[in-house]
Amino acid sequence: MATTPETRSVVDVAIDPRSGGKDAIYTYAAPAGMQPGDAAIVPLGNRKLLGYVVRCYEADEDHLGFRFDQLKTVIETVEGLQVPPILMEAAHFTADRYLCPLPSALAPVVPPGAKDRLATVWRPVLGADLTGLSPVRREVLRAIDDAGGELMELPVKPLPEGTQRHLKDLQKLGLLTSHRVLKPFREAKSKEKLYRLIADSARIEEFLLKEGRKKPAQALVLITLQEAPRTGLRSSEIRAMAAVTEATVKSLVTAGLLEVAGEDSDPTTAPPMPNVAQGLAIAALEDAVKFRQPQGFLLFGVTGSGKTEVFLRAAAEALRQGRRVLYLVPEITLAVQAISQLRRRFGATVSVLHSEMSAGERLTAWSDIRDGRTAIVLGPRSAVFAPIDDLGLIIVDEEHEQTYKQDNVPRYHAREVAKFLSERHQCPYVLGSATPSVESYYRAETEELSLLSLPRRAAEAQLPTVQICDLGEGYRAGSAQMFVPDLADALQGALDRQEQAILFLNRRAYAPFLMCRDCGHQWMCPHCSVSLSFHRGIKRLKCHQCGYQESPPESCPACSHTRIAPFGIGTEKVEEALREQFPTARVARLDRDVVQRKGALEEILSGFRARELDFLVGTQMVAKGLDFPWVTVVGVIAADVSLNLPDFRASERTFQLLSQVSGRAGRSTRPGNVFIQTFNPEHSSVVFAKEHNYVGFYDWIRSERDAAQYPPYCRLINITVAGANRPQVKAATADLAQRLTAEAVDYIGPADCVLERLQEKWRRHLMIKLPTDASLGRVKIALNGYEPAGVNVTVDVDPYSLM
DNA sequence: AGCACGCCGACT
DNA sequence: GTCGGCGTGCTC
Repeated sequence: MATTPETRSVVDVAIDPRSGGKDAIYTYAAPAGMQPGDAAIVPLGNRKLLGYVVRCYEADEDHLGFRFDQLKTVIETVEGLQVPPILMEAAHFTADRYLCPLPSALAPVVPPGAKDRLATVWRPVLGADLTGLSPVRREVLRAIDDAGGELMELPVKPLPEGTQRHLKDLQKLGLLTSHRVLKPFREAKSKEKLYRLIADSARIEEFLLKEGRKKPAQALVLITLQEAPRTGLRSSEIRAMAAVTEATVKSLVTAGLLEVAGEDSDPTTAPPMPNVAQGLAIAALEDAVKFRQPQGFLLFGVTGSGKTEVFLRAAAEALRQGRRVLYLVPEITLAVQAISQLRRRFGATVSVLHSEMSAGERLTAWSDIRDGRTAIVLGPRSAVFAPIDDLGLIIVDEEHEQTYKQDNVPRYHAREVAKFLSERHQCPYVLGSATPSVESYYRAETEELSLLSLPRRAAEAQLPTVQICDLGEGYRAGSAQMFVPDLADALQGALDRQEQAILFLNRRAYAPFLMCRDCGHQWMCPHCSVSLSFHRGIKRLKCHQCGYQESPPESCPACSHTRIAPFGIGTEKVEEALREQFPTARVARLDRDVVQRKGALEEILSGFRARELDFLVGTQMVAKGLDFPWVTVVGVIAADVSLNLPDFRASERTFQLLSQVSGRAGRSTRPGNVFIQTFNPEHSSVVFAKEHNYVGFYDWIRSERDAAQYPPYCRLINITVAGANRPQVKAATADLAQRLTAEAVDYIGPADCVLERLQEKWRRHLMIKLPTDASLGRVKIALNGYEPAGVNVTVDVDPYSLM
């Protein structure tokens, strides 16, 4: 007679990977009625930790793999702390899709900072025998009684160690009990004040011209808010958008330049009438929202073509259906206009998630969203995991931006999570861009996405004239200069007309390396396999990978000669060239080095905006952000810097960058002129950017990717091994190669990484190429449980950085 | 976080 | 041959 083995109901609990270890999922006996997503306090070793239930099931000892008497029980669930079901599914999706442990995938999904709000409450046991107790311990008990019978200890504010010792001892003696509670978060501050710029624009201009020079941070807030006219914004939102501190906002309120605004949306500004193309796009999106179609759209339109208005109309439709909207942006500082328009049209139901929020604010916002107190959530990549339970529309603005891909575990792409959510919520998602990612345009071409096109800019400004300048000519003639004659003339012209120019170079420092002219010795970083950049202003050699610094040498360590010279160009050298060639010009530089100095960013941006500066030279930082209406000339010093990166996306990035930088010229009525200096004047990235021809560029790059079998024609998984011991690293990649071969997975490599050494670690990698429709199953099996000692293995699915 | 376990050097 | 140093891994 066969006996059925005894089963018990158990739950799998994923513990915070930081406190529990990497694959920290443990099984516990569960009280009845637990659900996936429930927060639970569980015993682990001698600790009590917060975790989340990921699975509830019945199991016998065989299934568990250990005996029931080893099974511990969930201590308690935390009231009011649950992750909604769809988000739990999103975590499973992320773990599967990006090959990472479930606890790691859970991290962006769970309520932020709940761990730090879990308090320990100590209560004396009533009627306990206190005989023989030391005076100190009696005193502790008495103090708890005096404090109202309980003592609460927050992890952010731990009690002194001595007190803790006594509390634990008293608990061991059975005189105290302790349990964990979620310290109730403060009432949602629905009454939080909203501020807006005063209506008196003359007074603002006056401030910008006079006091603004000495108060650059305040000036920057004003300039930023000029893009959000008459919109009521929370103080923390203003801080996030302008990257300033609370003191700055307060001063502006005191100075009477910011005023308190009402809670409600502003009905005085009627939404603009859509043009024909916008109308078609709006109608398509409204239908998809109305009929709950989990359809993806690509809204393709240049800057100023009115994409935001289309998003807003579609969002309004979702709200009319009683559903909610998720609006993703690459960066809050670049979303000032979107935030402003959302607030003006939809009022306080718009919740902006941003980096300036405190831990408490984050948790409050999280529960506000989960409990349905907000209708629209706008935020960066991580906002894709906001606990919205009935989505009607997902917007991914500037979908080509790399910031949507997280560069640490879980290495998800917000666009792909958005697509997953669209299916689970039965709602459309729309990707917006002027220069769509190759992947997205390909999906539109293959009709996985519906293409919605907005033609060229609405009314006002026209596209800038772009001129390609062959740097090879100057070199061949032996007269190489920083600025080709045409660009130099244009710069002089701008100066003469009191207009402004932006010079762009994607490389900071004075020169990327230093070399001995006699023996060719180069100065390298002792920790990384890169040359040290020469920073002339501060007279240092710096490693741009790890931050290592040293003093520039007097003589060559190899040949002891002293003919040491900087080679190549960086922003510092461009700045120097500008000052030399245009002695009357007021020049500033904007890059990570400059911005390190507190207040420098504010000073430069507000100074440039106030036209106290003529030329601004910088890295990516000058390519985006604030609008500078007096900029009529843009010079790209060398398009080749990004073109020559050893990465299959280099062409795509260069095209996007050139398109974006070009857009900085001639924003208003003055025509813009863009000069792209390059050694590759025939390169498609450059030529199509000049013509503002995205589709032409796409056709070209699509065929390139097809020929070389890169995405979107395959899927990539980059596996990197890093470790201090080079043979170990080599052995690990060899092991991985063997494991992949055993599972019949194709790969390229193993090979040393481009950054073969980084911060003392040797790095090697393997690149898996999969057919687009292949599952990751075999890869998963090959990698399963492979954790070689002494090295780090990183798995990056759909990688964006291959260095 | 704490505890067991284990692998090398100094000692009864 | 044993004691104990702490370095590594496990905790359902």
